[in-house]
Amino acid sequence: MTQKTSVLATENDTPQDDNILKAAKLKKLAAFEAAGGNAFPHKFHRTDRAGDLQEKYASLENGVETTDKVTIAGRIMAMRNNGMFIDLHDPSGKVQVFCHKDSTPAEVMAQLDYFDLGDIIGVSGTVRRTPRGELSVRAIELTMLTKSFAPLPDKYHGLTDVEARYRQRYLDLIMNDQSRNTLRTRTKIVRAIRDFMNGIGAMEVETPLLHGIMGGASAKPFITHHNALDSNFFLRIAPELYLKRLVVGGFADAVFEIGRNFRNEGVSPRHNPEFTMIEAYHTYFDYYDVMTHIEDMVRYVVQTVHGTTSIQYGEHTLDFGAPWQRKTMVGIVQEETGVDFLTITDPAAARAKAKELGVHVEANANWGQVVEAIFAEKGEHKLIQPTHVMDHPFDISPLSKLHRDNPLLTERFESYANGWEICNAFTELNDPRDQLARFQDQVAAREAGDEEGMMMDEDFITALEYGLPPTGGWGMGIDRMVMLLTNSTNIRDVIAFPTLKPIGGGAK
RNA sequence: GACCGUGUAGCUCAGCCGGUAGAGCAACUGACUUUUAAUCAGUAGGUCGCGGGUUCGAGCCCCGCCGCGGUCACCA
Repeated sequence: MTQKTSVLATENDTPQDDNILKAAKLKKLAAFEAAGGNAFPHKFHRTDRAGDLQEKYASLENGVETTDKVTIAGRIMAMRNNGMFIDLHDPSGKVQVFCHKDSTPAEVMAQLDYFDLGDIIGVSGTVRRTPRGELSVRAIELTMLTKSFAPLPDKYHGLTDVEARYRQRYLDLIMNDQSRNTLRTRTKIVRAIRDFMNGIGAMEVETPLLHGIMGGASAKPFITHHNALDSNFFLRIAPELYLKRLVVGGFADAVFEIGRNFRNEGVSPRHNPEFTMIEAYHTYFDYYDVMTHIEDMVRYVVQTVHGTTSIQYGEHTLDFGAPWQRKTMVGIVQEETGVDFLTITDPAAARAKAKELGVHVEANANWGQVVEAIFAEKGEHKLIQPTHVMDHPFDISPLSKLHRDNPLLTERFESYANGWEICNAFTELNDPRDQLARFQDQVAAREAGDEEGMMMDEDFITALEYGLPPTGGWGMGIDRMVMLLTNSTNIRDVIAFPTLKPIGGGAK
């Protein structure tokens, strides 16, 4: 019987690194390189992926050996019996590697001493299923592909520290199936949305993130500075006004943009300072057409991602298959409070009514703000099944066209599911005279101290003066949608690298 | 921004009334083996988030600060 000793057994140098675990790996690396090994080769040719092998050999019976030779590559996630069994993971799945002295050459067995958990290796060998049922590759060759210096977390408990999971997402992805699946589902959702939009002939476009004038939404902005132009810019809070300019230009019958917006507001389980939205504009749509379109698209996305049109979120089953409910905002307020605000249009009277209902509103709130506040407090959270909330007050909808039947209202709707707003849409305001007046109202509110009021965008007015055809537009928060479809309770779980406070305070 | 909670080994967690800092995994040295969180023996590993204070003595008590989480406010 031969005495088996570690390649490190004779080494006696003191670890230089303060982390003893890293030092051990570096020592192993040094021994490997001293023996002529390349820990970071440039290229490796693999023939198969772990997950594909699992599918291909799904019916291979326990204890059966094949002569099929495969070459795989992946990260060592577990080693048992001194490396006799290795769990090798690649993005498609996992397969076990089996190294045995009877079939694996001695010089190849010796390689095992250089391997650590976390290393990325290549394996060539034959496919078998062990008597206990684990699909394995019986190793004939082992190749170091990337040496890992950092120790992996506990193989059983994994990485659970939430801060570490967000700050070191790479490690989270290595360790946690759920994180991987959630972020992969995000990718699939975005692809499904894009496929649907392309399928109806909409043109995907890109518009500026650096805005000289803030507009398109009500929000506090980030401000940045361009040196050569010696100008401050706002990071965009919405792409809306640029997308409509494209429609004015006759660029396409429908345009859409999927991109990041930035709002300098609170961080919460449902708010990240940078978030992803899709906005789209369809010529000759009114908001009824947009409602149908949203239902079709969401149904397609849910079906594509989940294979069914109803999904589970927490305790609720959400059905995106059936036609969505359509309710007016004032109608919901009336349902919940018994008060018909269409008959209380004086702002002071409306504010008084709000107070009576126990809803706090600002002292100078206008009629629309009162209605919205009551809706938000009394009605919003009850909208579990997909619902279009229609006909928002004119004075909270500065880019929406007035309602064809009631000038207090606009042809706007917000779609809700699970109590969350997932979509905001309207028949676009295209009368430049009206738009100018709305902007003037916004500017006045701004001057009165409303930080979120829009700024006057004269060029946008000019664009409308050339003629924006009748158009329906909408925006949808992708992150919220991903949360719904992945049963996630925190927006940070659906963003690969959520905004966190920089260690050490960040840029000053 | 306010309130509540939390921070101990690379990871996951214990740590009593204030009395020498603990375990499992990972690592290292061996043993053994067709394993599935392999097993067995041994070894090493700590700025107890940071800074003050109280005390003979602080991981624990007090004050301040920092990070993270939750709730609220604002918002999508």
